[in-house]
Amino acid sequence: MTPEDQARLLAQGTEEVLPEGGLLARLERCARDKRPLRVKQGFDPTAPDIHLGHTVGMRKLRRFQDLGHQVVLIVGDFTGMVGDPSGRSKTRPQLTEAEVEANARTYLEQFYRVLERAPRPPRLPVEIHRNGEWFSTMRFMEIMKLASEYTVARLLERDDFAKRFKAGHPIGVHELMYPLMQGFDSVAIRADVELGGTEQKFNLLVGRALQEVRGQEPQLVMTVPILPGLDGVQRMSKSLGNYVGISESPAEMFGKIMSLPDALMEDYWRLVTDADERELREVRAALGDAAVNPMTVKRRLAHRIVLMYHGAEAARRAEQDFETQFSRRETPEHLEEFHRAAVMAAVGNAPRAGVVELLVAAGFAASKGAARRLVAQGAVRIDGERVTALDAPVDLDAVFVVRAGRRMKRYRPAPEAGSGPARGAQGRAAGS
RNA sequence: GGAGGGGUUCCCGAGCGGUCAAAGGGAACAGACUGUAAAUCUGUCGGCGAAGCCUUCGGAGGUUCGAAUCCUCCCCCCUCCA
Repeated sequence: MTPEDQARLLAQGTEEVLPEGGLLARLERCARDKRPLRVKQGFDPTAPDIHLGHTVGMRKLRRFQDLGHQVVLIVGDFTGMVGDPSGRSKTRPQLTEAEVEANARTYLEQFYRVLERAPRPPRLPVEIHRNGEWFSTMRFMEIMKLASEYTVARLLERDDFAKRFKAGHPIGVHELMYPLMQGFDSVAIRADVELGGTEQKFNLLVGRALQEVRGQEPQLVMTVPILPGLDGVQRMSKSLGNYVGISESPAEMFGKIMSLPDALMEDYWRLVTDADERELREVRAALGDAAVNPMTVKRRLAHRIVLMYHGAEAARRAEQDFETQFSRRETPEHLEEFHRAAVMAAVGNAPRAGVVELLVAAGFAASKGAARRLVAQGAVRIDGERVTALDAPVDLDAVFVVRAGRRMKRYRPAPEAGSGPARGAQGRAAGS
């Protein structure tokens, strides 16, 4: 592929590429020198689950990888202990070494759901560094040297620092160091390009400055848009609970996407699916067409995303089950299950297991009080029959479906022989 | 080092001796509407329970018939001065 084509492809869906025109020039030079670009992105191992928001940048990296460039991931184990203050109005808590370590492991596991772990030429395997490699042994004099290569005035240009400074909110000196550290990562790995969300722009630019001071050619800065979360208001983030994790089950993914505000569909199509220009135009046309129910476009979107992470069969099934459960309000074939053991655990000092205990065991209610309220509000159905009495008898030897509002699970006295544990429920937690 | 202001239920935020499980808003959940969209309206929103009981207002003690509210000590946060 010619440098021109590459540049066009790579610039697609980016917010900004700096300096302008730099990408093409750099690609041309690489082609001439027969050397791949070194494309860096750092990840702060704060929360261990990768969600669709992260994939915006990751998918861009993947594109670089597909074009034969060298992807370099920096696991910010060291900077993670400092905590990136970007976009934060407060000082953020520092992580312990053990937390960072555990999170980093989980992160890497998930990187390869988007990037190729063992690619065939001309694609290159991902190069992974932890920035502790260079920071953990750095001597004080070197830190001073680094600190002398940038100025406070320039650091205070950064929006969030400026705001905090003006408002009289504290800014830790270590926070001021953060951009320098991230920039130094670029020096350390001799990055040609650094990729990040738009909120990273400042940090990425610092990298350029530091590289220049150290006699390296400054990296290109490429920012990708920030994915709004399911609430449609804030950025997608695990701690805000408005996210779709890429390790989530097909059913969960599908459902979450379906609850996305309409206004965000286009963003999602553009940023987290592999739809090409032609398809995006189609989607836009459909969304602008009053005769098309936006819901159908959303179903396609949900299908597409599940497809990307779980494959065609799972996507088909997720859509079908969604249709059954939510559109036709019937019971789908595949349902998460719970068993007698869970119910018994919920019984506590109750005289016997009833609806209330059932709801708690199914995870539909956090407490028996909450379960009672659900019943009182008419939200509960067993095998489609509305339950109104708190003391309604429950036959724990039977198999039935419990519904609380839009949530639904199947009760079975014991797990069926031969069937594995519930999908998506196990083992992803970090640090165990 | 000195002076001052704070820490309330998931979040913000009122309360400042009993009527406080604690106003109000947000989030969340449920119901109506619907496309698990948006908007709107309604209800619920510490735990266990029949009444009632138990735990909660940074922590530990104390005063009081009674404390989120008063006192003592401690911890943490913020602002200003140096």
